[in-house]
Amino acid sequence: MFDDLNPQQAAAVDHQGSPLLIVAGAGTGKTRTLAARVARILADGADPSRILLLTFTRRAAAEMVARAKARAAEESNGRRHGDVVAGTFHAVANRLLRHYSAAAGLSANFTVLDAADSKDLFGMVRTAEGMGERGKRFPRAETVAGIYSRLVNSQAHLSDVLDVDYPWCADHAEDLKTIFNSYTAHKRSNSVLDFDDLLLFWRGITASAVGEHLRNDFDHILIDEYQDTNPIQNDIIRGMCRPDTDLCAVGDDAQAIYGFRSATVANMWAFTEHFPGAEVVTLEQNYRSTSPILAFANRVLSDGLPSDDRPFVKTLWGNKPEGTRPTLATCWDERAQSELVADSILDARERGMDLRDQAVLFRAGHHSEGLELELHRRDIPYVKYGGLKYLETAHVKDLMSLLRILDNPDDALAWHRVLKSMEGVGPATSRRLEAELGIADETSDALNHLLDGLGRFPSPAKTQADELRAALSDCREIQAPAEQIDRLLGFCELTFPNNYDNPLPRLADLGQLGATASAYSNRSRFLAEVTLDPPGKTSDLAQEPYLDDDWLTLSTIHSAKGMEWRNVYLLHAADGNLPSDMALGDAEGLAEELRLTYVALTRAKDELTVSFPMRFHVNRFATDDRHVYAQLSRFIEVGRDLCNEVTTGTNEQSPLSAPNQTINLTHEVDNMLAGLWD
DNA sequence: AGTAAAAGGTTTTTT
DNA sequence: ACCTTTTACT
Repeated sequence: MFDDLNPQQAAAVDHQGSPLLIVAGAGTGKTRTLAARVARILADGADPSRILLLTFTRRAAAEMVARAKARAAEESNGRRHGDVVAGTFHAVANRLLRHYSAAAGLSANFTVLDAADSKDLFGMVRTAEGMGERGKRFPRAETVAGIYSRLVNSQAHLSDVLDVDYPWCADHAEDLKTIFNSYTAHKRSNSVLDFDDLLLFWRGITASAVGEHLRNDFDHILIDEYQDTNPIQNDIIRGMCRPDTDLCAVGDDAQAIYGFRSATVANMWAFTEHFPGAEVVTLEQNYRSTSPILAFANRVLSDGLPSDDRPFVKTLWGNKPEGTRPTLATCWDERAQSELVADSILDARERGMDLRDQAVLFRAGHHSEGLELELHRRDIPYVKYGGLKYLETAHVKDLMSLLRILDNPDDALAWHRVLKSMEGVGPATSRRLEAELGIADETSDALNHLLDGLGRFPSPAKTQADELRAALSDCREIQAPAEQIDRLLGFCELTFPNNYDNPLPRLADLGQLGATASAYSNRSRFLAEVTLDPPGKTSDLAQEPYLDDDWLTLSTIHSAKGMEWRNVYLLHAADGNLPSDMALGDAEGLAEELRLTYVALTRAKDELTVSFPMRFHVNRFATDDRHVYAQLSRFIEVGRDLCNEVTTGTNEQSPLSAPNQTINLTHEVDNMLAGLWD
């Protein structure tokens, strides 16, 4: 059944009797090994529902379960397989908490806030608390949410977080405390949990009187990407294990890239202390990349992170000796870079490499903007991962809020958004209406109150209020979420014209949400799952006729983790972007940028192109033509001799290059103008 | 009083 | 390009 595994992989699959840590370098068949291990456990007769598989993305979970099932099916004479409990920490927390809600003191129909929702809630609380005196600028809601999440995940005190990570917000410490208190109170009275709460409550259960009950739910626990777990997740794992629980963690300390979320490789390094008697297996044979690519990636890593700093040293060796050296492209400016990459992509396609075999990676979401323009110009279809999420677009949130009201009438944030979308209703009127409807009052049902005619709406909003009542009322008679969405669109049609310049494409775009919803018969599940596993790409409000065709992948490096392509491009490999100049402050920040670079390089199987523009805009929002001159990333520089170099684009290429003489026409023009009225 | 429109700033990465 | 603050208007 496992003939195709190498000896180390086979050892990792077969090991039993004590906890196991698999140290798996990039491309060493980690997914295959983990899936084979699950299959082996199933083949040994385990009940699938007693296996817990924690992964970093839901996609990874689905892929592993599918592989494990396929493998196990070969031997499992008709035994049932299918209900392995698999997903991200957050998705699993959501499921467990619905089950254990009573013990946790939560309402069973709690709503999950995604990052954008929680940002909005911070914004709402902030205005409610009347922060920001005249003249003083208060940190943006997003920043407040960032401080909060950092605080929770690192379990550090506010003053330390401000000192270390947000020094420019230190003046507002007192106001932040007020906001955090109020934020927490709102979440509790509204029966909503944010992402961090999901983990906190899960951990809370493991440490409580019902912890033993929860621990007895699973006999086998497998965790992927262990290097990217944070202290809370680490507590959860330890809290989920009985002495005899079969625990298996997989990770690569050279690929730890979530420090900003308080993840720490310390969890991995301390595995054998946390779980005495644990076995460690190391996978070093790389099946993914050609030797020239591997040599380059190894050089970049070992030069930047000396091996004394890495307890689990691995030198990857490959079995694909043939291959071209990586290309290092020095481009004049961003436009030249976009053209070079688009040219190469098309060229590779001519040579028989489908677009789906190719990917473009970059450090920050906006680094692909120039390339996206070029791709549009050439009609190259692509999907972008890691940018703005479909779910975070304003109009989608409008519709989701309506559904959330139906699902949880205490959800004041959803009410607030819906009410404010109506004409003549701003924050103050919305708050008055919320009070009149008794939202989040222990004893009353706001939805009933609205349908009973409570709530004095300002006169411009009369029609909209009537439609809101009618739509919500109708939805209570409808079961299917997709049909409810259909009915709620009527209300959107009335409000969108006030709120958006271009309402029609937005309305049309909501059809996609309806299509997603039609796969669900239960609204609560739809809402929770869609926030925990949002449809990845930016929909761009445009049609997507290509998607079952062939398309290119654009992705942030973070979102590319665990994936691989035959042909990979890394954009903007210039100092300041990679490493990001915001990470230059401390050694750990810099080390993380290096690992990020390493992750990017090791995604490539056959071909790798690293490019950087020498000249790019000073800042991202620049409206002028001010530029800055960049140098090749210090991380790439050390492997320069392992690359083939090309240079592209020159100053002269620009058809609008400025002449050297300086003249001044302003007087002439102004005098002419003045002549028109003097 | 409170909403709508216009001006002014802006630290990546994600579940 | 988006979010926050300021000002202008009902």
